[in-house]
Amino acid sequence: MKLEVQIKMNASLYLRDPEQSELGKNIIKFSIELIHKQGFEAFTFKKLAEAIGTTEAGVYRYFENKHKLLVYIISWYWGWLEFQIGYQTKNVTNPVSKLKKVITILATTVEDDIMTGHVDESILHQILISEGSKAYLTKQVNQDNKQEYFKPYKDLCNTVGDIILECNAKYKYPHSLASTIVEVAHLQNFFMHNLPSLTDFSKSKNENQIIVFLNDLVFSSIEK
Amino acid sequence: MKLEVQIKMNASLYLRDPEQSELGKNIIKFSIELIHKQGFEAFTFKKLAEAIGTTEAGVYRYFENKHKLLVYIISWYWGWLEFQIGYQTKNVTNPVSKLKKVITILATTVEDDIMTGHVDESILHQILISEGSKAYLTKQVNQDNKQEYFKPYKDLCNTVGDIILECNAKYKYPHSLASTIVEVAHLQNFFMHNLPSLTDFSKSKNENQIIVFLNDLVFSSIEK
DNA sequence: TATTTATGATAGTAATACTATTATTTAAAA
DNA sequence: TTTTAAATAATAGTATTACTATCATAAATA
Repeated sequence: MKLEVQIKMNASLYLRDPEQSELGKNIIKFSIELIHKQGFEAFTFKKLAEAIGTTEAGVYRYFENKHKLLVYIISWYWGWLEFQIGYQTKNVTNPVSKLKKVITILATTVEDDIMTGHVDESILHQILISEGSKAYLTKQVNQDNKQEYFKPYKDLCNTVGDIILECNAKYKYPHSLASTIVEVAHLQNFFMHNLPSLTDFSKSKNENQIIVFLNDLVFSSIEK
Repeated sequence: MKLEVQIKMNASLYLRDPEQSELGKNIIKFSIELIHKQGFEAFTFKKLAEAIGTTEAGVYRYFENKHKLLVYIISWYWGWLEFQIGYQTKNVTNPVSKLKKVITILATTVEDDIMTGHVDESILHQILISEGSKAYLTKQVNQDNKQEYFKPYKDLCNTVGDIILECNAKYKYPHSLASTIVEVAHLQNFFMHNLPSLTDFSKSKNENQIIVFLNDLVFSSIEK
C-alpha cells in the first residue's frame, strides 16, 4: 500500500470532487502546470481542456470558474504546508527552534513530495509566490471568506501565531506577525527574482538569505 | 495661479498623454473610480468609456490595455507618495522621527490632496491596497521592469532604505526592510478590513494600530 | 483658409467565459 | 448479467471582452 497524504478540501470550492477521478486529478495536475507556465491571467479552461485532452465543458463540470480552481489549488498547498509544519516540528520542543523551522519551510522551495502523487509541490510553491495573493485580492473576498475558502491559510497563520506566543507570551501582535512572515517570505522571493533592487539578495539570489532576514526581523521583535 | 503638483510619468505607459486633454483626465479620473468600485478584474474599457461618455476606441487611443492603465495609476500614486514623504520630512533631522513619519504616511489613508485636481488620493490609497501588487505579479514583470514601469515604486523603496541606513548604517537589509514596510503596511490594512483574523486589529479596525505594529517591528530590528 | 489633430460613431474580429444538448462510454446496482 | 445511473465526449451556441479599422466631423493651428 502506498502512503498518501490527503488534504481535506472545502467542498464548496468544486462542483465535483477532483480527487475522485482521473479527469479530476488531471484537471489539478495540468492547471498547476499551465498556471505556472502562463500565469493566472492567461490561463483559460479551454487551454486546460486541450492540455488534458478533454473539452471545456468537461472542466466546467468540476469547477465553476478559474478563480475557484485557483483558490482550490492554493488552499491545497496551505493545507499541505500546515501538515509539513506539524510533521517537521513534531519533536521540536524549543519554540525558538520551532519558529525557525517554520520560517525555513515557508521561505524555501520544497522538493517534490513523493507522498502526493499527482501534485508537484515545488511548482505549487512558485504559484503561491506569484499568484497566491490573487486568491483573496478580489471584490468577492468577503463572500469567499464566509464560505471558508481561506480557512487553510488562516489556520496556518494561526499555527504560526501560536508558536510566536510560545516564544514570547507577551508579544502583542502574534497574528499580524504571523501573516507578515508568511507574506514577506513569498514577496521577498518574488522580488529577489524579478525586482531585485527591492531586496538585499540580488547578487546571490539565494533563498537562505530570506530566511536569515526573516529570522533577524522576527526574533528582534519578539525577543526584545 | 493654482498650485499643481505634477508627477512626471513614464511615457511608454501611454499612447497619448492623459494629462494633456480633458478626455485624458477623465480617463484617469473615472478609471480610478471604476477600479475602486468594481475591482480591477471586472473593470473594462467599455464600462470606462460609458462612464466617461466616450467610446471604447477613445480610451484605446490613450492606453493600449487596462494593465498599462493600472500601472500608470499606481505609478502616479507612488510618485505622489514619494513627493509627500519628501515634503513632510523636509525639516525632520532625526532619522528615527523621519522613518516614523514615513511609516505613518505609508500606513494611513491620506486625505484628498487639493493640489491634484482630478485625482482623489484616498481612493487611490484603497486601490493600492487591493490592486497594487497586480501591477507586478504578472508574467511580463521582467519586460515591464526593463521599461522602467516600476521605477517610482523602486525609488520610493530606495528612499525608505536610505532613511533606514540613516537610523543605523550597519543594518544589513535596508532594501528588503523597506519593501517589507511598504507591502506590510498595505497588506495589514487589507487583512484588517477583509480577513481580520490575520491581524491583531480586528476589534478597533484602526489604522494607527498598523503604525504601532510596524514601528515595533522596524525599530526592534534596526535598533538592536 | 487650408490643414493637421483629436474625437465620435459605427463596425467588425478573435478570444473568453460560460450554458445547453445529445450521444456514448463506464461503472454500480439490481 | 442485465438494467440503470453516472460520467464523459462532442458539438453548438451566447454574451462579453479585448481589441482593430474606418470614416465623418469638430476643434485647433499654420
